[in-house]
Amino acid sequence: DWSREAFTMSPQYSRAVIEHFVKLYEEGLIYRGKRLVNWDPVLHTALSDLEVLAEEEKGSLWHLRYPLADGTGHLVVATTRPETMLGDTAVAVHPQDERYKHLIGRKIHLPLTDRLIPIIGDEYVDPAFGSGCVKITPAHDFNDYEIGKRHNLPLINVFDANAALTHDVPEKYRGLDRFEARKLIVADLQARELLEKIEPHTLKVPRGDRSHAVLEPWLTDQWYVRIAPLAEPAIKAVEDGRIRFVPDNWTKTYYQWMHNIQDWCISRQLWWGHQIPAWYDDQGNVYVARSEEDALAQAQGSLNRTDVTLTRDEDVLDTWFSSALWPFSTLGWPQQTPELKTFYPTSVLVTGFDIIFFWVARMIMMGLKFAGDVPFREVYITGLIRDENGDKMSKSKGNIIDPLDLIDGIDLEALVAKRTSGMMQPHLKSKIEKNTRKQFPEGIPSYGTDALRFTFASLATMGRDIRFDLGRIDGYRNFCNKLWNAARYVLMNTEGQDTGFGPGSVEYSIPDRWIRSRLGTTIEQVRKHFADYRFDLAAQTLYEFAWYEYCDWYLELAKPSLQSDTSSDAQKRGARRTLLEVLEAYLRLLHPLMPFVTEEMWQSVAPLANRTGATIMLQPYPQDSDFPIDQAAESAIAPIKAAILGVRQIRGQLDVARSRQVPLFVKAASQEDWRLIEANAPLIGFVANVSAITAVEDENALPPTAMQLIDGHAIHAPLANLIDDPDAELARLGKRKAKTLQEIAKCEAKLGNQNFVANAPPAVVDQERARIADFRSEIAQIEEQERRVAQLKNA
RNA sequence: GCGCGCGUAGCUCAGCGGUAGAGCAUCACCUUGACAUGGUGGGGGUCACAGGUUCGAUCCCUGUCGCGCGCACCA
Repeated sequence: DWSREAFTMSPQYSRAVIEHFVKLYEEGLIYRGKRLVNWDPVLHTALSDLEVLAEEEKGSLWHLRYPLADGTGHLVVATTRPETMLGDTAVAVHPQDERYKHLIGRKIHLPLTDRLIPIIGDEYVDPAFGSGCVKITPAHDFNDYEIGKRHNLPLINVFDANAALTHDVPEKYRGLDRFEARKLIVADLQARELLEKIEPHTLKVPRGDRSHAVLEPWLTDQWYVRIAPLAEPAIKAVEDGRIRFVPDNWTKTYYQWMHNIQDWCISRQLWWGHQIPAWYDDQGNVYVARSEEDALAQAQGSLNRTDVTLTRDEDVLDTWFSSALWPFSTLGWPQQTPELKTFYPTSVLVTGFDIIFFWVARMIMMGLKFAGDVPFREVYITGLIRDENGDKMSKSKGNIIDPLDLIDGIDLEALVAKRTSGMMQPHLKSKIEKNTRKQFPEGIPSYGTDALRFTFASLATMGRDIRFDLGRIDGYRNFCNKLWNAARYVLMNTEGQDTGFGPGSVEYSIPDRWIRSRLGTTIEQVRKHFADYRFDLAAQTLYEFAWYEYCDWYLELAKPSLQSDTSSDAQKRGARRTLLEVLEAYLRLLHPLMPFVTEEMWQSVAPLANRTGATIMLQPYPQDSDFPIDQAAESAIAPIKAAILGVRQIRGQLDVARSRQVPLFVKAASQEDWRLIEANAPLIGFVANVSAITAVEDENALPPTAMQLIDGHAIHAPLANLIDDPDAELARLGKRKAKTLQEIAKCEAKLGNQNFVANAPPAVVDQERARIADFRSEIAQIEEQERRVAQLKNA
């Protein structure tokens, strides 16, 4: 609904954000505090835990000697970050560690400084790791910070906002970048013989998800959301089933995060975003208010004077803070609008798993808090579309495929230019260019929107990422074309004709009734697949009906009625009406997955199918009750298809052109089947290019033929009409015989197993017996045929 | 360490306690009057491996190997 487009920075939305912030603050759920945060020294902002990427990288473990203050020796501490040692305020050992416990309470002389720091005992220390001694830097490490709090250690901040060293370090190191400082400190320690050894070590390095810079735990004032009270009802909502994840396995992921959730740092030192509604007076007191006037009034009241000057907090809010309100603030919240009443909660949220924490969980928490209900009933989690190697698409990897380029196509040079411009890491340019040229030597052809959409639907398996493959979209582009041609054909045969909606009588043939029945089943299945969020199965069902039933069979089977001189007007009307009605309903059924082509075709087809409307988009979705199952027609079509298939297979396997007309001899599986074949002989003759169809009484009386067995029917075509060389037919028969013998062997093995016969359900055993009987009679027929063809050869 | 998922045809993927499937690719034939972006037919798979349950396992269970992801992490 484009009339409801919303923008998170609009004044209306901003008001909602401020209201939200103030309310949480007033309830004590937002607080400001000086704490360690993940600091991005490049972007100069704090980040939430979720924005931190921990990547495994190769580094070193430096073993440093820290001399005891009394000169009786030293302790060895291991660190991955030697430059932080200038901020150490203790060395910790495990309180039960026999090697060190007598040292607890003594002092260490911190190298390169003139400071003495205590040796403390703390359970956090793992005696088995390294030397069992840990340097403690409370201002620059999250674990050390907690230990520092437990032991009342001072916090010495040795880094500034750029992660360069501050004035709180010896003069020599001041102003140095952290990595420069590392080199110098290690060298200085080595010079003093305080470096025991350096070991290679892989460690997880925290990096910012935007800048990719190595983050620094840094002590600053930030705003936080006290999250546990909000998380609890949000967990319950999923436990109760008021919200359901599809597929269900994401529920666990959600719980795991929600149960271990930490307070959310929401302030950012960026210039873009909603500014935090907090003001400070000249003494640093904070006033949170909906407006500056309110804040001023608060300040005046609290300070008991009027000449107060306030300064607004310059920080802005984490973008996800405002996004968390999306489901209700877009509907006018905090006003109780009619929209809010009507549309909240929504039925389903469709999104990627990568923002379950960032967004989904927070919408649930805030929705429950402020809108009084869950924001949505179901969360459908899609897979991620990855590149051909299974890698996540990203600008820096240069492996992004823009959907627009698949729709419109793009030539190689333009694609290379697109992938290598505006790069944050220009040194990757030549590699990206090379890969792109290799993968898309011809660029990308234009596939169109419908093919792309249908492809993604067909790949949308539950809970699985999609590895992008041009081959699939190629096939579905062809499908669009197939449909287009089918529609063209239908129009050709119906425009300007009596399509059976008028007074003239209408007679439906077996193919007409059959395709209607099949459409009914297809509608039922597609509806079910959509209800189950199985877009892949819906797409497959739609594809198979259109191609394998409507186009491959029905359009062919309807040709005699439409084109022959012998069919009645009523039969012609029946065929035309069926062509139209089935296509029209099918277009509506397909429309959600292929919107443009279906609309275009529907505009022409619908009026002929006696249906009016401005657009297919506003038409009802097909009901299976519109096309009831016709079991009689479905049974009747089987022998007809078998006969046609038999001829096709003989032709295909003997490499015989369709243009060579052949007579047919059929030994049907039953009297009733023969009756159907005979009654539809003109139809079969037309579709399979067969001259005449005769029932076989005595197979020995036939001329030498090629034979195909289908569903118990033996379909014979005289060899003289097909080929000169009977060996080809003998080879064919031999192959079929070998296959059948294999199946017989399998059945025999099964039925020979007493346990199978005794324990398997009777229906399964019976089925197996029936199969083996069928196979045996097949063998008999094949061998008979082999004899006859061999005679021809000997003659 | 905890959690989730994946290993099925050359490639991308469905499937499932009882006859192994699709698209693309491949091979042969077919210039049929909707469509060669098409038609018909064919070839191709010890369903990762090993145990277990079962009359029967690609499917269920356990373990192993390989791959991916999320969370938490030892300085």
